[in-house]
Amino acid sequence: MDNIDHFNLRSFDLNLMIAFDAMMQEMSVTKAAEKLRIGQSAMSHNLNTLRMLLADDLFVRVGQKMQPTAKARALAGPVRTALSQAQNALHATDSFDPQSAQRVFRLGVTGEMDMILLPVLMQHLQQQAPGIKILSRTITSETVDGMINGGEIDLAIGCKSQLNTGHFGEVLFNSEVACCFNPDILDLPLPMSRAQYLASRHAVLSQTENVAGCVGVALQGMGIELDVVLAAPDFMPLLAAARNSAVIATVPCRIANQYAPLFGLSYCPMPIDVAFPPVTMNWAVWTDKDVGLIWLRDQIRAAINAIAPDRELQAAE
DNA sequence: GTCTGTCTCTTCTGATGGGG
DNA sequence: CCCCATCAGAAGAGACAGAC
Repeated sequence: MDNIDHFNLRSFDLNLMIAFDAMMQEMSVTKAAEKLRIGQSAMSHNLNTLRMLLADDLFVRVGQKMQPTAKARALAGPVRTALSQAQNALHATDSFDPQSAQRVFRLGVTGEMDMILLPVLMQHLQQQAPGIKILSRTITSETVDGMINGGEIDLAIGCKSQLNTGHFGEVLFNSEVACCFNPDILDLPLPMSRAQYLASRHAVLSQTENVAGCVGVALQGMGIELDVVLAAPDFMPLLAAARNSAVIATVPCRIANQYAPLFGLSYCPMPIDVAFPPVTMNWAVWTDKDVGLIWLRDQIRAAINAIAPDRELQAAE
C-alpha cells in the first residue's frame, strides 16, 4: 500500500471511475447520465475531466454513438475490477479464502462461452482455488430467467442483456463474428468481399426454431437474405460442416481464433457490419451478499480480459 | 480546542448551439 | 432530429481565519 500515489489519487475522484464504467457500458453520454441519475451536462463534464486527467479522448462520436478509444478499451477491465474490489471491501460481511475453499459453483453458459471462457477460467481456478469445482449448465435466452430465479445456476453468461428485475448484469464484451471456410473446398480470398459472402451457402448458430439463426435474423433486419443450409445450437457442428462441405460457418471471433485452425479452416472478419447483442454476465440480487460468488465473478472478468479482444481478429489461413 | 462566519472551489442543473 | 459540448448560475462542501 505504501507505493500508492496518494497525491495523484486525490485529484482523481472515484466517481469519475464510476462515470467511465457507465460510459463503457452504455456507449452514450445521455444513457450513462440516466444510469447514474445525473444530468447529461454533468456526465459530459465528468467525461471532459477524465479526458484531461488521462490525456486521451476516451470516447469519440461516430454517428449517433460514442466509440471508445484504444486507451478506453484498455482501461475498461482494470477499472471494472477496481470498482468491484472497492465494492466488495465495503460490503463484504464474510470471508472467502480461495486457496482453502471447497465449493461447487454452477455456471449457466451459452455454447459460445462454454468453449471460450471455461478453458481460461479453469486455468485460473486450478492455480488460485484448487478446491473449487465448476458445474457448467447450458442456457438459452429463453431458459436463463427461470434457471437463475430457481437457483439452478449461480451466474449466467451469454447473450442476454436484460433479465427480470431482481438481477444485476453487466456487459462483458461486444460480440463480433468471423467467417470460417475450408480453402480446399471453397475458393475465396482473405478477406472475402460482401458479395462473395452473400453468394455463398452458410452454417449458422440457432437456439430457436428459426433456421436463419441469429446471423440470418440480424441480416434480415437489414433487408438481406442469407442462404442458410445448416443451423445448429452449438459451434462445433458448424465448424465441422465447414471443414467437410462448401459452406461458410459464421461464428464469434473468439471461437474462430481458437478453433478454426484445429479444423483446418481459414477465417476472416464478417464483411458486413452487423450489430449483435453484447455478451453479458447476470446474477441474482441475493448473490451479491455471497463473497465466494463475488470472488468467482471477478475471476470471470479477469479470464475474459485475458482473452484477446475480438477486434484483434485478422484474416488467417 | 471548538465554534462560527466567510470565501473559494467543485459539481450540479437547465438552456442553448452545433455536428452528424 | 438526436445527441454531445459548453455556458451561466445555484447549491453544497471544504478551507481558513477570527472569536471564545
